[in-house]
Amino acid sequence: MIVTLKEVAERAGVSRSAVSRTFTSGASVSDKMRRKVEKAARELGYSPNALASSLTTGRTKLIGLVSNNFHNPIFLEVFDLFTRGLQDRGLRPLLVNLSDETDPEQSVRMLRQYSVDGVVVASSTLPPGFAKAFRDAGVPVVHSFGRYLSAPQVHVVGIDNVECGRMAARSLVARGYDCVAFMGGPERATSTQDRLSGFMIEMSAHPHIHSSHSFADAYSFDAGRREMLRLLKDTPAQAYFCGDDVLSIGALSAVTGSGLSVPGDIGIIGLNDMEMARWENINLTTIHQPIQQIVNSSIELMAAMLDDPDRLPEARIFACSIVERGTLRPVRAD
Amino acid sequence: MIVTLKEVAERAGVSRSAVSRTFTSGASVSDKMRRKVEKAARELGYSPNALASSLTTGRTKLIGLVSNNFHNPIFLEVFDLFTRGLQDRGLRPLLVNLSDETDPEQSVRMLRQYSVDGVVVASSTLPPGFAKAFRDAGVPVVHSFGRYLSAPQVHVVGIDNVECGRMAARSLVARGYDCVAFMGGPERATSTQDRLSGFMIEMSAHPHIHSSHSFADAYSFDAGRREMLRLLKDTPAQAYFCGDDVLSIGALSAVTGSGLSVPGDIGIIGLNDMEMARWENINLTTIHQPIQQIVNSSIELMAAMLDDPDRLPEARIFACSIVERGTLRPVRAD
DNA sequence: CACTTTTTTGCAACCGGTTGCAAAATATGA
DNA sequence: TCATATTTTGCAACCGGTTGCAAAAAAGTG
Repeated sequence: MIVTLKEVAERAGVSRSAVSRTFTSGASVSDKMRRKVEKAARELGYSPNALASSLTTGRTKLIGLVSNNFHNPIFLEVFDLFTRGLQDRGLRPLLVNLSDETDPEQSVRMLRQYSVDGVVVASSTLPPGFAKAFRDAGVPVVHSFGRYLSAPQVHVVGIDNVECGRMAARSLVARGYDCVAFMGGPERATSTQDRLSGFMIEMSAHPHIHSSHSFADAYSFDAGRREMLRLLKDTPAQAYFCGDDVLSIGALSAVTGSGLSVPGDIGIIGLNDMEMARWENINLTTIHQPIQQIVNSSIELMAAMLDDPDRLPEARIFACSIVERGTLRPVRAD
Repeated sequence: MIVTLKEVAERAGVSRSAVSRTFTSGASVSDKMRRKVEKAARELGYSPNALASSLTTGRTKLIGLVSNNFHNPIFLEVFDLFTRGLQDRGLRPLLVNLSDETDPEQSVRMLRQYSVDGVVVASSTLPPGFAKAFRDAGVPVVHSFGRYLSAPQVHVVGIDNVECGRMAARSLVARGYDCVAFMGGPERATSTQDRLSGFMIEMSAHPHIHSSHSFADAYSFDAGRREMLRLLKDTPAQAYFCGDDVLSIGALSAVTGSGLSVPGDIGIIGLNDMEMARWENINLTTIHQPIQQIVNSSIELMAAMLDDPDRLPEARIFACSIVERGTLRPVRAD
């Protein structure tokens, strides 16, 4: 069933090298030769074996796409953008789901076995050390949606989560809430930690405003809903900065389901600006994260690293902005 | 940087075959030899090159995972299940996004170049001919969420969309609506066609009930919302069977956004039972599609085909059931 | 036309592994 | 202990390609 280069060579009555060359751009082949080979190849239905050639060229065009965020709808968009972007450059995403994997070493080994040319870690919850394991193994790596460090050890593309936390806090302050809280995602996620820290820094400048925080155990609707239901049993804050949109929507459901109104009784601001946030029946005020730019920039960076593997680690941070919708009360006039 | 089998052999002072054998399960190696080789391998940090070995073994353990549904959140769940299930069997998903690809031949060629052992087409919108192109190329293929045919030409795993259409129609009839409609997904999608046809068949047994249909141009929130807004401008039906949950939610948003109530003024029933459907602020009555079973069965079938490529095409169809929530009025007592 | 320069082609070695086969080593039995 | 059966090991060819090098062919020059 499978047609090899040798068979094409025999049919065309030329050497194997000649066939190889007609399928390698930039090789020296005469027009006559090319036509002969292409004819034979067409007749036989030949197409070159990318993996065999990778043996000698040292490039597979395979890119590991590693993530553990398979429950946050925003990542469907992320995967869409990554796969299309990589495909457009002739690269092939080998998807790795780390949802329940404990040992990073294992996925490093696996991706090395498949000789991936590079790895994109697309996750806001994996620790920075994870991406480093690839770098240490000599595999070009970009951590998308990763933690911003001023002296990055691997390439990072994302947002400044600390600044987002501050932004959210400032916006709650500006609206005159005097009891606010941060409802984070999983406590161990760097994105949660950074958003909290920014939130606290900003709030510490307003000691008269009461602020607190708690964590949901995943970036998911259910986790957000559960955590908000728990908070509602006690004395809830007037407004919450939720760790991300899907958490916000879960929280929203808990609040309205408990007979309270948003933003009347409780205000909510999210982060991400996922497609759903603008649905009429959700209409979430949130901080917009420029996903498309982050993904495109990651891909561009990856491509650059394939050309120059020794490129120094770089952090590319994109600005976020607040999208005003209907889940926070208006800014006070005073 | 990369360590080869030869280097391990030299360090251990044995032949290359010996090294190869220690890393091949079921090969004949003495314990002494194994220990020697493993020691050398560990010291050198060797791990075998899966692609090089695929050259002689003829198996890459690579599985093409082809889809064009990157805007329907239910597919995030599908990808999660597929990637985990494949990984658990030592298979590696090579993700192919067909969203804007016109030519099926091209992806067939690409996947053959990468010597995938098999292809899973995970899509409810691609035509059956697409999967067939892989079979014709001699690549084992399973079409998940594909069209059910009584004499299938490729392996199909999914639901009976015609029956789902009937089920939806019956449930609307039972609730005493006397003007109903089907709001489908993209007209060319086989799932849309089949759901519509089931719906019509059932309604034709109730000529006194007025029924009609129209199509949204994608399985997406926006498309559903747009289409419902269009329908509302004229004289809308009393209840709609929407092509899928995400369309339903879009429609829901259009209805409530227009000041009408659900299910008071307009009833809606969806299909899929995606996670979101049970969110309190959506609470969608819908037909449950057993995604997990479909995915697991697809993987199982793929594994079986890898063992026996000549296995005859088979259709595995799973039953669906209605999940009653809050977007249809109660069944009439009479 | 003969001679030099440039392009095209084929040879053969190599990429990193696997595997059939026969020789070497070890185990078994009398 | 020796002859035989069994297991382990290495050799060498192969998987499907690529590529440096030198020979062959084509093109350019006087």
